[in-house]
Amino acid sequence: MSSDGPRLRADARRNVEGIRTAALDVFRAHGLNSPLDEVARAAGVSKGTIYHRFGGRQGLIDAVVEELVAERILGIITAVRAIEDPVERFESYLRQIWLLQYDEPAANDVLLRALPGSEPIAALCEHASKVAGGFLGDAQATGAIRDDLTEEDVYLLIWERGIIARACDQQHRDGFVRSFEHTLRGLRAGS
Amino acid sequence: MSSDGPRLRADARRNVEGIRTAALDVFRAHGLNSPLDEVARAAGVSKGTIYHRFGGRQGLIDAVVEELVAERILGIITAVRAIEDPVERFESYLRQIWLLQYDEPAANDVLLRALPGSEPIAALCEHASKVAGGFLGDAQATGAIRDDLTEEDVYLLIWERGIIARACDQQHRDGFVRSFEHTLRGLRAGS
DNA sequence: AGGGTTCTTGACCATGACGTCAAGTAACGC
DNA sequence: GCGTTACTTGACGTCATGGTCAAGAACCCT
Repeated sequence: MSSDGPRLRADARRNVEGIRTAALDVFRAHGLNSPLDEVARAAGVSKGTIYHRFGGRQGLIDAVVEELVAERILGIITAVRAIEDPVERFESYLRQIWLLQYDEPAANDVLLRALPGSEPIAALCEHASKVAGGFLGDAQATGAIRDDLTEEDVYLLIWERGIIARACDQQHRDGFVRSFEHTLRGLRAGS
Repeated sequence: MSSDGPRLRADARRNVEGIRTAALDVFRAHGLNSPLDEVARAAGVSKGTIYHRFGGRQGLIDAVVEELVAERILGIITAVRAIEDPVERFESYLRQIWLLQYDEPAANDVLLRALPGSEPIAALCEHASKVAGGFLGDAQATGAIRDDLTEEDVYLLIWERGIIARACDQQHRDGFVRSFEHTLRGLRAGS
């Protein structure tokens, strides 16, 4: 997990770790678009060092995204898989993803695909979409979920919620939930 | 409609008109947060003149908001009032407002209450909310719309759609519609 | 310990926005 | 026409961001 070629000098290694940690904190709190100066300050280094070590925001994100987000998303998938009823499984998946988007701005940024050109992120999104598609199919097979719903619709719903979550700015959590429950009801067959 | 005290010099009057016109164009195209330089350029005037004549963005907005937005919103209210079926009236109101938000960034900004401290705008929003509340009540009385829905919920739905519309950036109109139809279905009773 | 190399720093440039004001320009009244 | 006054200009100051780089500091090896 930590073999990047030549071996760094002691201070450099220390800084890389410090920056990673700071980035985790800052990104978790304010999303992946936080000013890099803030990360630098939190790490007790200068901005230049981040550019030097990680090549800019994209590199920094790549370096922390796994720890920051992947496990949360994969955790949801795993947890939801255990639900037997396909409809409940599908709805639960959406609920959990939506809440994650609300609670973790960084996860939200990832799901919104707001980060062009990062391979691990793209892969993660791809996977999540496939999984969602599976859940959707199973749920539709029971007849309880509208069958004109597509995988793309599901992604759209997630995207929209993400945009909303981003604008909410840590308030109104119950309004957020209340409102996505309306949408969820609208996905059921026979309205 | 045009008696603001002392009477302006000819060039000033010309400029005020030009700026108003330019502001209508620019605001219509890019919303009420467009850079004032852009308005100035469109009016063939320098930025300073806008500040001089209108006192800044807020004043400029106040000067055009009526023509820009009020009539659209009031038009929708009037049109929708003519619908007899209360449920259809309520749903139609939401649809039209949502489309307006999508199509006119400026109207959206107004409905999002993104402009603090402008009296005419506040009044307009107030009025729209009251009207929406009325439509909601009538629709609920028929039993076809969930009765746990509040006027505040309706405002929330409008707010959320506005946020989404703002992020859409002139694409995906059908996705936008498709998705709000889901929400609309979720507002109906008995799901 | 000291020389050579790796790292870090923070001042610097750029962009794009808001808002101000002294100085220049144009209209008006006589 | 011409002086007076109203009006406009655009350069300037400010702030917040992204990003770079020469010069100085820290480290590591011998």
